[in-house]
Amino acid sequence: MPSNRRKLSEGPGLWIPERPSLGGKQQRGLSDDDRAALAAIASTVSFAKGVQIFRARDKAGHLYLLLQGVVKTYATLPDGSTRGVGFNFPDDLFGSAAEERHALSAEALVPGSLHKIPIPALEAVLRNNAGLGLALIRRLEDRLLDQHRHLLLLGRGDAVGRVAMFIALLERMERVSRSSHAPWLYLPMSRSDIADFVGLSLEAVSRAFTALARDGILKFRAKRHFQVTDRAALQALIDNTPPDAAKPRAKRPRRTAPAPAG
Amino acid sequence: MPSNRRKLSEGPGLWIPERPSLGGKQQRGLSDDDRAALAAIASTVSFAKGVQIFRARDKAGHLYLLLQGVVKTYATLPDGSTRGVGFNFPDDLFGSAAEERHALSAEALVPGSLHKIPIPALEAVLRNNAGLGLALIRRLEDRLLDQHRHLLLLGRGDAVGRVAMFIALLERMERVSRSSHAPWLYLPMSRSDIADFVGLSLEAVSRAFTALARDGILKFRAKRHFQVTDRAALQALIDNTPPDAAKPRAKRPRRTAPAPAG
DNA sequence: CGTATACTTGATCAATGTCAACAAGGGTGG
DNA sequence: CCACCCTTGTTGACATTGATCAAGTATACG
Repeated sequence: MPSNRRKLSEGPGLWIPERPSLGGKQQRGLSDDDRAALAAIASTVSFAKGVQIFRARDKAGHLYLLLQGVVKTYATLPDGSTRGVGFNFPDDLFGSAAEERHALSAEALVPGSLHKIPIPALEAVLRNNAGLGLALIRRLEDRLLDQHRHLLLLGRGDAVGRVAMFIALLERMERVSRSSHAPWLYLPMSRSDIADFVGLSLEAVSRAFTALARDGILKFRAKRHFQVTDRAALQALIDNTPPDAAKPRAKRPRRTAPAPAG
Repeated sequence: MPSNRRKLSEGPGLWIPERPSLGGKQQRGLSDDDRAALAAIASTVSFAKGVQIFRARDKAGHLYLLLQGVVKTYATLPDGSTRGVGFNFPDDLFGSAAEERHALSAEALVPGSLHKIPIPALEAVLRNNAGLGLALIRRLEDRLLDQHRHLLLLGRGDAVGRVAMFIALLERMERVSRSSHAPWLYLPMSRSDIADFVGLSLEAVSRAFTALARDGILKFRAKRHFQVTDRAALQALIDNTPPDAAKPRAKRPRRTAPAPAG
């Protein structure tokens, strides 16, 4: 029984609660002190595009703090295919702090650099720096929230809905990494990477982008450069809200086959 | 450019690396000391079946350590539908330690009890107990791994594959919670709960169970009581391995499923 | 024992995966 | 600087699968 509950109004469509910047502390990322503490025991590494930072099953032993660039983490399935698990932007922390071996592989999508933090040294620091421990716990919870969003994204059955959510997710990530609200967004990953992440075929992703552009929600300047031109419509897709009377410009994302010869 | 397509044989089909019990420490869960430290500042609460432990958007403030019973956590979408995010078994820790408000809701599937740990007290303890902090970090990473598995599960396009993975996941959870290898498994959640979790309609879940039983992979004693009768076949489904000239039924996987829409 | 709930089974339809070309872009080398 | 080529991305057609609507059956609980 689909009890059509009324929309829980609260801001522009919820999703996972945006982090309310607890207590006015640092919005995101580590404090300067914490960052310094980590840098003190870390080595800095630069990497080129396409480089593997680490591979699943390699013994772990390090935590990684991304300084520049974009790194994707992914799992390799028994049949050889891969599933994108996360995209990391500057200031993101990835790798296992506690596990024996890496559960995922990490690959650079664009050139960049990172801090490589040895776990033993980290543990030593943690014993005398409870604050850093709390900071790490917070970062882990942040990542957990990211995964929740990813989970919800994958829960969507329709391709455009997934891609719409992905766009929102990407915007959030880019925005927090470099706190700019530039209109143009860049996709550092290929359609295939996106497909892996959102659980669709790359063709479906391509079609979804095309549809979003056709409906005036996105505008592409190049294959990987675009901007959101109708944020309300995008949010409606994310919220899975049918174009109610509330919407002035009604774009019907589905149900109308574009060039469907079917 | 990865030239995949070749099965990376290694053990009985991988998935996410099973935690290799690092250094011989406690296999899972907190040490007795850590548990005691938490119990000292916690209040104990019993709950009936169906009770809401907390709801999304409620202000957080507590961490929960499950003592008995099973608790599911889920997110409520703007349209009112829900998505299962996790099932918690005894010894699992849930709730937010750092967030201002709960991102999820939690509901008891069967009667049980839990420790309710106030965050402020927890932080106070953490400042003098770095070991506990490390333990919590490990638990968080455990949860992160659970989410990876869930992510991979949702990546599967075919219903039986998803359900097969769910079974494996459930077995793992039950097994670690009460370290028994009893042949019969109990499903503490409804088909609807499962559907929510695996991202399928409850009918699809029902059909998948029927199919698994028909193929002799599962055997049901009751709607919610069953045992795995052909573990190899189950693993083959999970690994997405084509039936090696033995199975009459052909299983062709897809990528993703269609969905609600409206 | 009876009713509400949970679960199963059936039929139809829309959506995506897959296979297959094709177009566009970026980079390399002459 | 231009031609060429390989990779990336787009578009098309069809088959398969699960969502949906709709009954029907078993189970739990009072």
